[in-house]
Amino acid sequence: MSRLKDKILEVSTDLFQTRGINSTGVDTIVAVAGTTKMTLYKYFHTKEELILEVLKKSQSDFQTWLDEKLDNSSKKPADKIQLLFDYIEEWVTSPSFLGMGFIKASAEFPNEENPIHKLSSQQSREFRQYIAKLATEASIKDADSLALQLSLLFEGAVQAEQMKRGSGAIKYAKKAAKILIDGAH
Amino acid sequence: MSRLKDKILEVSTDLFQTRGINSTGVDTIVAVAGTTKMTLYKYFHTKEELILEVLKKSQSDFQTWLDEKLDNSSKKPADKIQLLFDYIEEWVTSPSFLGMGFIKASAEFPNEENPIHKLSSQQSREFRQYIAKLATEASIKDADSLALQLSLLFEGAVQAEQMKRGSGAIKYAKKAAKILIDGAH
DNA sequence: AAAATACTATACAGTTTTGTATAAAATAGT
DNA sequence: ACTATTTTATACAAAACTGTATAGTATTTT
Repeated sequence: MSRLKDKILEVSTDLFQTRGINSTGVDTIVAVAGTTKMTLYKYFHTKEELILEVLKKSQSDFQTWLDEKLDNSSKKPADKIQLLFDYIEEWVTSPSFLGMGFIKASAEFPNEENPIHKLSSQQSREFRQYIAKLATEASIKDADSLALQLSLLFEGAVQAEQMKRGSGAIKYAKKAAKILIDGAH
Repeated sequence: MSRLKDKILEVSTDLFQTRGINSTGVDTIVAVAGTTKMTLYKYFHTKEELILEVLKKSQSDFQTWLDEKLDNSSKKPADKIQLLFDYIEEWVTSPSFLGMGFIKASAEFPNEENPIHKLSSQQSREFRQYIAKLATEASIKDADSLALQLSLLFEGAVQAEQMKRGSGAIKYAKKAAKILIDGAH
């Protein structure tokens, strides 16, 4: 993969999060990335394609990071579901946290037929299934139900943190999650 | 207040929710409202001012509706906090539900210095305080803590419903809310 | 060294954006 | 009926937007 393609993806991710997707023009992206529109359109045929790739990479990076964290902390399935919100807190409170891609994207492209909205919706569903897998492996009886409840806390906390950085909302999500997990065993 | 001003507000609310705020031009708004830009700019000096008024009216309408529902159902404070999510479910599952204004607006205007973002953030905080008031009146000990947890479930469920209509997420939010409320007494 | 590829620089087409100027028409108040 | 206000119709300015055409410069690859 090209160095410039990566740079464009990296810069776009940052600008989309800090200024909004529709409010960020390709001229701004190439200026910050230190390249030209010709190069951008060589790697991404349209702006929509760029947005989709940004979303895919953001989610992939997050999932990889989280998976590795959980694997390195404990191999016992019962521990992982408990540790989940600890690492989400670490992620959300990190200075580099700018928001969750698919949450913002789905708000900017509210039409359910829009490819960007579709991808966002799919990513949200996949993350919920990831939590459900953790819950299932932890031998929780109604794993899908708990996973959905935890995903609501997660998205709510991310939303709160996007609105007001340092809100501390994730601390309350953690407390609520603990109650729900303990009650589900 | 003018008939056309109301019509512009009404049409804008709908278009902002269904197409996005930045993706909706004033030309589209006046065309759907059946008027002209001159009239729009007579009542709203800038598009930003229009957006702010749309947000204020949306939130005010929601709060008024919810408050009346709670007042008509029970006068006992202990009941109200329990009924809260029942009415939120009614609101979210109504065919006319298109989303929560301040959640989408804060995503489209991520900069915390932006007036639209500031108003969204304020509305989110005020709704949380409204829940906290209900919890306090219901004699719940750590009312603020519970209110924040419930607000995360609320915003998470709305977010889920915005992504996929008919997701049923609010049912799970209700279940989780019941557990948290029962545990907080 | 020659050829192929990657990248830049610049200009521009075509559309869309917010906001305004100007003049005519409709409506309401007295 | 006359006046004042509201609303429309239309045109336009100025900027920003996505995407492309063209021509030249670097950089790799063979």
